[in-house]
Amino acid sequence: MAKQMTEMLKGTLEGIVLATIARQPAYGYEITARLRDEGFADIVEGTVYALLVRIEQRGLVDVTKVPSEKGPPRKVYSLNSAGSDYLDEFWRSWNFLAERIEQLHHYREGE
Amino acid sequence: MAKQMTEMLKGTLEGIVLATIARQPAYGYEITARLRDEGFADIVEGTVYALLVRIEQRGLVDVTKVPSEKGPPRKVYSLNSAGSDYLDEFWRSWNFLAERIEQLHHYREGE
DNA sequence: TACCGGTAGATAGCAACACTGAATAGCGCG
DNA sequence: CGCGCTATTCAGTGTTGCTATCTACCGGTA
Repeated sequence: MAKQMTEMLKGTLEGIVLATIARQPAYGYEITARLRDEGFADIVEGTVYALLVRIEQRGLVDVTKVPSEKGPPRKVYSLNSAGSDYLDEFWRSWNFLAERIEQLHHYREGE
Repeated sequence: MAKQMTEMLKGTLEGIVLATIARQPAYGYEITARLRDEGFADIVEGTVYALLVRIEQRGLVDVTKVPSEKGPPRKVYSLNSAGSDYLDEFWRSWNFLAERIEQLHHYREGE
């Protein structure tokens, strides 16, 4: 993966995952697959699992164990109200940053 | 600073600074001031200087020492062609990421 | 039985990067 | 001379994504 992308994902991947499970609760393996479908082809499972552990420990998500037909039980994550607040905060930060960066993008010709 | 913002700046601050000096060559102290003016109120000098050292070592910028009327000589950074290529790459990564994230943003209501 | 591939999760170690906090240095002014 | 402003540097810290590997459960097949 482009190094640029790797670094950009730091701090945004968390929001991306939270937004993903906000749309629809999901388990780790599934989340990775969804991200891949959405274009993040190089996202690695290990990365997602580690992230999920973090947001669980911070109390942003609720976890339910659901037996799977194939393989070990799934840990299904769903956004709780703390997570929802945190996600709102994420969007505020994102909007702020995206705005300034788009400005820089359009300034390409002089001031 | 909000932790979200701190993490989001990883990987983007570098592009922001490169884009800034692409518009107009500048020295560290000045860049910090510009960023502050543009809304990044909490950016710390130490952060910017460390970043400038990195991009200089990677050969993305040319450096000229310019005597200052007040204080030690300024190190004026300007984007060279390698930096310009790198900045293009940054914009590609940024556009990709921003596109997916905006999509998630608008999906707020079901699929 | 024994093995393999796909599903599902966990973990240790690493590198990159922004932040904190402080130190250093040059200059003008009272 | 000491103070404040300009300007740069640096050591140490914490977070985060990646690499690589390991465990575990299941169905199919030889």
